[in-house]
Amino acid sequence: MLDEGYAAVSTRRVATRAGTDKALVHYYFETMDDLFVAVFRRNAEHGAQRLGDALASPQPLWAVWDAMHDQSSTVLMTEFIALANHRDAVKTVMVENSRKFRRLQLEGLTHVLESYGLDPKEWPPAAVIVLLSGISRYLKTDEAFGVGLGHDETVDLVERHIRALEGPRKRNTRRSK
Amino acid sequence: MLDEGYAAVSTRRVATRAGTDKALVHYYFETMDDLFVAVFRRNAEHGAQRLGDALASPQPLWAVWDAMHDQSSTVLMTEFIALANHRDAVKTVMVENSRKFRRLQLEGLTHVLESYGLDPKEWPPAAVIVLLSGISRYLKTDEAFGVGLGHDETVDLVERHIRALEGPRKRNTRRSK
DNA sequence: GTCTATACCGAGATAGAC
DNA sequence: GTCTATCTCGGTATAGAC
Repeated sequence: MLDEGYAAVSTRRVATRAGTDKALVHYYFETMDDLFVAVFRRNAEHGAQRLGDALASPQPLWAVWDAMHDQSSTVLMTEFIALANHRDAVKTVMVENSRKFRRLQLEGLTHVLESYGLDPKEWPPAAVIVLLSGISRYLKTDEAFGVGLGHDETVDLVERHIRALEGPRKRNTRRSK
Repeated sequence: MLDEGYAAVSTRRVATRAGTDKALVHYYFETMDDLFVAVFRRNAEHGAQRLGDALASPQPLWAVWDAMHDQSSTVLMTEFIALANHRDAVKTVMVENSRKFRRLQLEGLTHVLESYGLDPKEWPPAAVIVLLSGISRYLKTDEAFGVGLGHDETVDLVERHIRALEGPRKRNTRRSK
């Protein structure tokens, strides 16, 4: 999916890469929908785990921002979003997961922003989450294409705001790439 | 592409929808790459036109924001991004276009922001463009899935900033949906 | 320019031997 | 659980008559 897009994923090719036979792919997953859903679920679990760690860190904003930012999951997410356009089973599980994820983010960050004395009228936590997510995904998408115009300026702008609340980023918040 | 994703686009189906034969699709486009590139080009021209109008409007920020925001092109863009993952011809034309588009936006908005007395240290025009683009696309992607958490708060936040610079949105800036 | 016919491939899926 | 064989469909692409 990462290299060639979801359309290149087929029972035959999966079987080859896994070193088994195409019939076995059907044995384990029944349909392709099930396979894609399973891949998504595994990835989503990883993401939720990651989010939990970030929220529990001493610099949650930095950690959440970094978690969004250095994950290669952006490319994969793009594939899944496109995939969900014509596979209802995938769409269903993605919507379900999006809501759960967003709710976790909201619960976690609401307290954090409150403790920083941020005015929720001016910076509603729900909006902060959407801002960070949207910006991060956009930057990553651009980077994947080699278009970096405005990139540095944007990262700088966002991080200036985070720094104002949380102080400079202390390392070890960030995972190795 | 919009309804069922790019993978559902085939010579056979294009021919059927166009009321002709699959052989003719090959006659006009040679390969599928050429077809996708042609579709992208047409869409990109429309987008550039739209951007030009927006920048020339009396409220350029509102106009650009609205242009990004109400276009259905977000879904199509997602498809194209995913498509570019495994079709080099598509990727090439997209990168080329992205740069051109970003450059146009930058030229246009730099003057505008300057005339509003916005400090370019705090709000670099290049960053403003990335912010608006990223947020807009993210919101639209979410909406397409029926996930609207944090949506209202985010739109409100962005539009509050625009309003501070350009005053309330005067209608007729916005095109009909 | 248009249409028919056709070649060839790889997709998803199933049946059944081992 | 694994593998072979096989079915059917729809994909891209081309040759050639009209």
